Amino acid sequence: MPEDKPARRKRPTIADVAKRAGVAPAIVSRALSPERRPVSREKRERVLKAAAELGYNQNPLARGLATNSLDMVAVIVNHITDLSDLDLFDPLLEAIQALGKQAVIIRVGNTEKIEDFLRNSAAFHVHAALVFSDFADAEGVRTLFHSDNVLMLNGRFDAKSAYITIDEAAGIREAVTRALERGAKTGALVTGRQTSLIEQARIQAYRDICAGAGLDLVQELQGDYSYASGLALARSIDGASLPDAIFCTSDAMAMGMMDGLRARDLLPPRDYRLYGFDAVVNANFNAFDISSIGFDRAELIHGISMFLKDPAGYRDHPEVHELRTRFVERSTG
Amino acid sequence: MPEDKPARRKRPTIADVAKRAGVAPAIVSRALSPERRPVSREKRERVLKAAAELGYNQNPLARGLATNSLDMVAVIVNHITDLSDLDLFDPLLEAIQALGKQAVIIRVGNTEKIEDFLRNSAAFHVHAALVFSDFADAEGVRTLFHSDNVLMLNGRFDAKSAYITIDEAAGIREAVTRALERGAKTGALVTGRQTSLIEQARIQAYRDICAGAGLDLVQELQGDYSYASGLALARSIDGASLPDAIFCTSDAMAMGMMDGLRARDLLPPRDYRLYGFDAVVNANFNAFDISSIGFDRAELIHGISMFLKDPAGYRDHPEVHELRTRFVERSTG
DNA sequence: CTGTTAGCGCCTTCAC
DNA sequence: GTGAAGGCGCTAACAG
Repeated sequence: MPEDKPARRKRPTIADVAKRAGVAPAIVSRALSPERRPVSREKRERVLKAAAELGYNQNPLARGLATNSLDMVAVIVNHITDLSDLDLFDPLLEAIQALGKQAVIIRVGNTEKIEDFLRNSAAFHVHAALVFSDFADAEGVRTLFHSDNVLMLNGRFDAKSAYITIDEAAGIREAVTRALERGAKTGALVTGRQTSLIEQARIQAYRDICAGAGLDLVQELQGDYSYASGLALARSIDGASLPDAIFCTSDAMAMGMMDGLRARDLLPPRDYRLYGFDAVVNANFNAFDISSIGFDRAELIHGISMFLKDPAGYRDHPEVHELRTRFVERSTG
Repeated sequence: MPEDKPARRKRPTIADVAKRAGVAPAIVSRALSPERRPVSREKRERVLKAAAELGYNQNPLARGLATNSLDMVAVIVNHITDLSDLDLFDPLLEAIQALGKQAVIIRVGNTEKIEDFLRNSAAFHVHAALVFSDFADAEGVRTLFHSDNVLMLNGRFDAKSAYITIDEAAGIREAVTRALERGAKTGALVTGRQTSLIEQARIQAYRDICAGAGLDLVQELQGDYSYASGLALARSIDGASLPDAIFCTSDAMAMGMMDGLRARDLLPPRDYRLYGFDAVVNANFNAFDISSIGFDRAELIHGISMFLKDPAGYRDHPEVHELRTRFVERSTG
C-alpha cells in the first residue's frame, strides 16, 4: 500500500483565513463567532469573504478543547424502545439537527459501568442531555456529563434540573369518564414496569380516578409494556366475569390483550371496552384500532427544542414544562 | 446567580498523572494507550496506579484534536425508519457501545445542505460511518466524513468501500417456491421506494424468479413501504380475479394489504397467500402473523462489529460481506 | 525504552 | 477595535 491515505488535503485553519484577510487570527475567531463580538464591520466582511473563498470550516474538536463543550446532544434511553415509538424519535432527531446539533444515542439498558465508559467518551462533553431512561436521576446525569444542561423527561427531576412532565391524569380522566358513559361498572388495569416514576404516576392516577368516579377496579395485572406480556396476561382475565373495561398502560399490551381475548372470541367493544396508552400509530392498524391516551408529540418536541436552544432561559417558559394527555377515541372504547 | 457553575472540579490531566508517577507525560500517554507501545513494565504499573488514584480520565477532545479522530460511529439513515425496525436498531446500538464507541445518528432524509451542516460538526471526525440511507453513495460519504472507514449497507458501494450486501434472491426463491407448492399460479407484487438499489434488486429478483418458476406476475403496484400505502393499494386488487399470491416488499405494506382485503372479507391463506418482507417482529402480532422474508439480524450486527473493530482487516473476512435472506414461515402463506 | 519538544486549531485574556 | 501570547490536553516526532 503505497499511499492509502493520500494526505487528505489539509483543511484551512483560522490562521489561513487570517492571512488571506490580512488580519489577526483572533479577529477571525471573533468575526466567525455566532455571538456578537467587537469587530469592525469592514474587517468582518473581509474575514467572511476570505473564509468563503478558502472554504473554511471550523474544527469542532479544537473549539471543544478550548471551550470544553461539543455541539452534540446526548439522548439517554434504556433500550431504544423507550422512545415508545418512531413517531417521537424521528422528529426528535430532526429537531436536534435543525439546531445544528447531532444526537448521540446512549443506551443504558444493560450496560454496567456506564459511567466509566462515558467518562472516556466524547459524549461526556455534550452540550446537553435529554433523559428518557428511568434508570437515571438528575444528579447522576449531571455528574455523568460535563454539563448542567440536563432535561429530565422521565419524571426524575430535582430542583436544579429542567424537566418536562406529562399530566397523565387528564387523559385518564377522560378515558374513565368515557367508559362510565358507555355503561362500564367494573375495570381491570394492566400495568408495565413499576420502577418507572411515570408508570407509578399512571397507575396511581387510574386508581384514584376510578375510585373517585365509581368505576370498580376489580383486577390489576402486571406486564412489561410488551405485546407478549399483554397476550400472556389475557389468560388471567376471567371470561365469566369479564371486566367491562380493560385499561392498559401501553398500546402494545393492549394489542396483546386484544389478541389474547380474541382467541376466546371476546371482542371489543362488543364484549368489553379496551383502552391503551401512548396513542402510537401502530395502534391505528385496522386490526387493532385501539382507543388510547396520549399527548401531542409535537408539543414535546417543541419543548425540547426550546430547551436546547437556550437551556438557561428555559425556566422562564413554564408553559412547556408540562404536557397534557388526552383521550384518543378509536373503535375499542 | 452568584455561582451557577461552582467551578466544576478540574479533572486531572495526563500531566498530573505523570507528576504523581514520576515520569514524563509521554510515558503516561503510552502506558494508557490501548495499543501496545514501548513502556517499561515497571513504569506502566506506576502510571496505572497513579491514574487510578487520581481518578484520571482521558479527554477525548484533546486526543481527537491530536489524532484527528473521535471514538464515535456515525449511523446514517434517511428517516429513522430506514432501520426497518427496532429489532435491528437496539442491538446495533448495543454492539457499538460494547466496542466503547458511541453512535451519532445522522438523518439525511430531508436535510438539505447536509454537507455544510456536517463539516462544522464534530460528527465530521467520527471513527467510522455506517450508511443505511440510500441517498448516500460511497464517494460522497467519504468526502463527507473525515474518515475512510465507511461501511455501505445500502448497496451503493464502490471498489474502495467496505460493504455488506443482502442476497435478496435466496429468500424470495424460497417464498415463490412455497407459493407454487401451495398451488399458486398468479401473483401480484407490491413494491416500495424504487430509488433504493436494494429495492430495485428485490423487485428484479421477484420478476426473474417468478418468470423462471412459472408463476405469472399479473400485477405490480407501487407503494412506499408503509402500512398506509398497503392499505390504499388493496383497493387496486381486483376481487374477482384475486391473485393467488401477493408479495410485498415490506411487512408493513403486507399488513396494510391484509387489512384492506380483510375489509372485503378476503383472508389469507384461505383466499390468497400473502408474503411480506423484513420479517419484523411486529408481523408476529396474532392479528397479522404474516409469512415473510428476512435475514438474521444477528449476522448483520456481527459483520458490522467486525468492521468497527478493525476496518482495515475487514476485507479479509469475505464471509461477512454478504447475508442470505431466508423464508420465514408464518400463517399467511 | 525514555523524555523533550512541537504542534493539533481554537478561544481568551490582556495589553495596546 | 485590535493583535500577540498563552493555554485547552494529548500525541507524534525526535533525540537521547
